[in-house]
Amino acid sequence: MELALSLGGDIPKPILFLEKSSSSNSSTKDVGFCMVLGKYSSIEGHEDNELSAGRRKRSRNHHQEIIISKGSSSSSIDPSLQLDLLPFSRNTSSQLHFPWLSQNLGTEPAGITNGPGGKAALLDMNRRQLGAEEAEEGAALSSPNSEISSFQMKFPIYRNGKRDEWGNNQNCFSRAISDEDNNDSSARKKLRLTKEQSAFLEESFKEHNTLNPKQKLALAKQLNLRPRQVEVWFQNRRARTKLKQTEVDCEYLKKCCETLTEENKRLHKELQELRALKSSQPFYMQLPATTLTMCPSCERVATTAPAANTPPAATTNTAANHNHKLISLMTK
DNA sequence: TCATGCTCACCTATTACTTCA
DNA sequence: GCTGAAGTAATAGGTGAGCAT
Repeated sequence: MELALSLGGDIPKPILFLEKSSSSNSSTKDVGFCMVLGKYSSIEGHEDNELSAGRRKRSRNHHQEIIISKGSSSSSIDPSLQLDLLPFSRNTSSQLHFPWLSQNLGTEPAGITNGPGGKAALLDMNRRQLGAEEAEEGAALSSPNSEISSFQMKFPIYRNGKRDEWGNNQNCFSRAISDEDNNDSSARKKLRLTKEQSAFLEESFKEHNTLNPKQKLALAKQLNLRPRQVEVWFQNRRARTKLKQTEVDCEYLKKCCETLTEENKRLHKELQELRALKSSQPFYMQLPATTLTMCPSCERVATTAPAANTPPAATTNTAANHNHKLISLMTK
C-alpha cells in the first residue's frame, strides 16, 4: 500500500490576479487599472535603489515586478508591458483616478462592485481605515520625487512605546482624529475587514499565496488598507490554510491507520488459520506438492490439492468460489 | 573564500478583539 | 444583557536567505 502525504502544498503559481482584476473590471465601468510589469528603468531612481537592497530577495513567487505609475509618467517603461490595473478614466485615459485621493470619490476601485456593500461600503471603509501607510513602508515610497508616493502618507505615532496607527493624515479618506481616537490608544485596535476587502484578498490569495512588496502595496492601495495589514492577512491566511491542510492530512492518516490495523488483524487471522491447518492435518505434508492459491482481490489463501485430495473445508470457500486470476504458490 | 552583520520576509505561537449563538 | 466559543486581526519572537563589507 502506498501512502501519499502532502503537507502544506505551497506550490508557487504564476501571478494572475492583477491581470485578472483588470479584465474583470475594465469592461464594466470606467474604472480600470494600470499595471506595468517588470521592464522598467529606475523610476525616479528611487525604486531601483530600494529593490537593489534586501527587498529583491525573497522572491518565491515573485515572478513579476509591478510598478505603479500615475499619469503619463510611464515614459521610461516599455508600453508593451503595460496592463490596466491602476484606476483611470477611460474617457480621459491620461488622467488617472485614484480611489485614495479625495477627488476620486466618484470612482470605485477594481474588484469593488457598486452594489450593496460596494461603493458605499468602500467609502465607509475608507473613512474608517484609510489613510495609513506604515512608516517603514511609507518611507520606502515616500521620496518626494517618487510618483508612487503621490498620495499622502501617514506616519505612525508612538505613544508609550506603542504605535498609534491612526496618526496624522489629511487625506479626505482618512479617519478624522476624533475624541474616540484621542482615547487611550494603548489598547490595540482591531479593525474588522469588510466583506469586500476579505473577498478581494481571498481572490488574490487564490492566485498566489505570497506577495512581493509591489503586489502588497498595490493590493493595499486597492483596498485602502495599510500594506502591513495586507501582509498580516496573507500570513494569517497561510496559517489557516496550513492548519486546515494538517487537519485533512490527519484525517487521512487516521483512516489509513485504521485500514492498516484491519489488514493486520486479517493477516494475523489468516496466519493462524494456516498454522492450524498445518498442525491439524500433518499428513498433507507427506503428500506430493500442494498448490496454495491466493486470490489477489480478496487476498485469501486456498489450497488446491492434487485431484485425489480434498481441500480443507476451512479454505474451500475462498479461491474456489472466485473467478479471479489466481496466484499459485507452490508449497511443499 | 569565508565570517559577520544587517535587512527582509516568513513562520509559529499567542494575544486581543469581534461576532454570534 | 450576559456568556462562552469560534473566528480572526494583530503582535512577538525566531529563522533563513540575500547582500554588503
